[in-house]
Amino acid sequence: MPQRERLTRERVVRAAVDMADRDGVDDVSMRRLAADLDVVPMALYKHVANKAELLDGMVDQVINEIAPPQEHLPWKQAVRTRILDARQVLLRHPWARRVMESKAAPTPTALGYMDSMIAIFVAGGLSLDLTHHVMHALGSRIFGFSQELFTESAGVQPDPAMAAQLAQAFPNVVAVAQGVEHDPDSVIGPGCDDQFEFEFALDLQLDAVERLHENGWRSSVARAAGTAP
Amino acid sequence: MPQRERLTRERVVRAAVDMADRDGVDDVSMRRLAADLDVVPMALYKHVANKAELLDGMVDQVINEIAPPQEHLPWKQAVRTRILDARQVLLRHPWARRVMESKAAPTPTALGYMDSMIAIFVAGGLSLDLTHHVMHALGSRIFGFSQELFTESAGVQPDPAMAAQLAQAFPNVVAVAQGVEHDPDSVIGPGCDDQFEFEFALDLQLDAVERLHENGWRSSVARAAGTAP
DNA sequence: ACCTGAACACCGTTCAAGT
DNA sequence: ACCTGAACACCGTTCAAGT
Repeated sequence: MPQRERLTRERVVRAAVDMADRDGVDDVSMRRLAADLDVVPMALYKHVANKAELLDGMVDQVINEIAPPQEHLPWKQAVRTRILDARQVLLRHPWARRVMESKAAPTPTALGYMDSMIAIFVAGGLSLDLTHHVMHALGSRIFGFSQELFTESAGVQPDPAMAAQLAQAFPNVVAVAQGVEHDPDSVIGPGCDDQFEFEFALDLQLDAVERLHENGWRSSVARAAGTAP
Repeated sequence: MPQRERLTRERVVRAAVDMADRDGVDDVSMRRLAADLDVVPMALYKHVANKAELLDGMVDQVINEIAPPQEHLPWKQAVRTRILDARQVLLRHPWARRVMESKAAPTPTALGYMDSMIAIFVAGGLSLDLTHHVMHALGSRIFGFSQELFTESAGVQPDPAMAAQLAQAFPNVVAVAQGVEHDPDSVIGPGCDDQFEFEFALDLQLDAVERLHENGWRSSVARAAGTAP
């Protein structure tokens, strides 16, 4: 019989990413993954120490799909472009958000990504102080995650009776949801434009940061310490 | 022997919340919860349909701990105060973030909270259009979640050899992390001030929204449709 | 060095039965 | 109406053994 291809950490992680893309991350178990690779469950443990390390590897693979920053762009445009790139990558691996958000510590790969992001701000002339707070404020958005909860209930049209009940219980939610559909070419609801909402939120933050930078913003801590600008 | 107190949905959910607060949400299983309540696992299924419904109930209980909005405040202050309130509640139940973020649809309780939040913006005179986009932009922040990844590696001091290696591999991360510690009274690192970072990010967004509102901002969709202001 | 088999201590949930 | 017992189809992981 033909000898099976040797297992490697790379092959294990890649198979896990594919499986998560296909079936969702909740269905990725060491046992199912082993079956997928035509191997007994315990064989995987020679290549990843445990399931947590497997998940780390999966996230790292996703982060490595994000293109490196573009050179010679003004900082705001460089950050914007890169985050929108990251968003496209994350849309291909929707499970990655939840996995990253459940991790306590960043992997070296994630740290490297953050490092390259910080580099853009610093190269653009932002102070270390401002850059620090901006990185916190952007948070997981630098990886291209929207910060939204719930995968948008829009799109599913409730029946009329249900709709009336909703409108009575949550008048403001319904009013705001209907407000968007006033686009003349759209029937009642293609739902929200996720790309627009993402860019709106991102630009809101980046424009605000630019304004702080231009005004020479410094945190009160830095001001109290009398650090040089 | 004394008859045990009758099980109710309320009692089941409350015990689950307490257990999650104590041991973390990953350790809340139907079986452990049953043992905690001195009952056989299957007894729980008379009060919650399944584990997903239990988690819904737990999140609802947390949301209900958030105080209702304060009346007679300008919209920005009302929103700010309420979100900071929500943050305090969420700090008591740190597991709630991950549970909410893994849910596809909001419970009626979550919808009610969102509805009351939208009401503040609308009462403050913001257009439905702007309010809609702002709700998306704030995202899970309205529930008091910070959007940060990783529970802040600061606080743990790496040994000198490790520190040197870190500084070489991630110079920008290290520079920015050290930038904050220039507070004269602080030794090398009490870590970041989470409350400050949260308020910084929140104010960055709320101030930006206020500016859009004052400038009569309207989305291009609304402009194209020629909707009345 | 790499893979296997059997086992341990868990899960959520169904079903038929008890009181 | 409410709780129980036994069972099913799963988990991640350890350990000792095979090649």
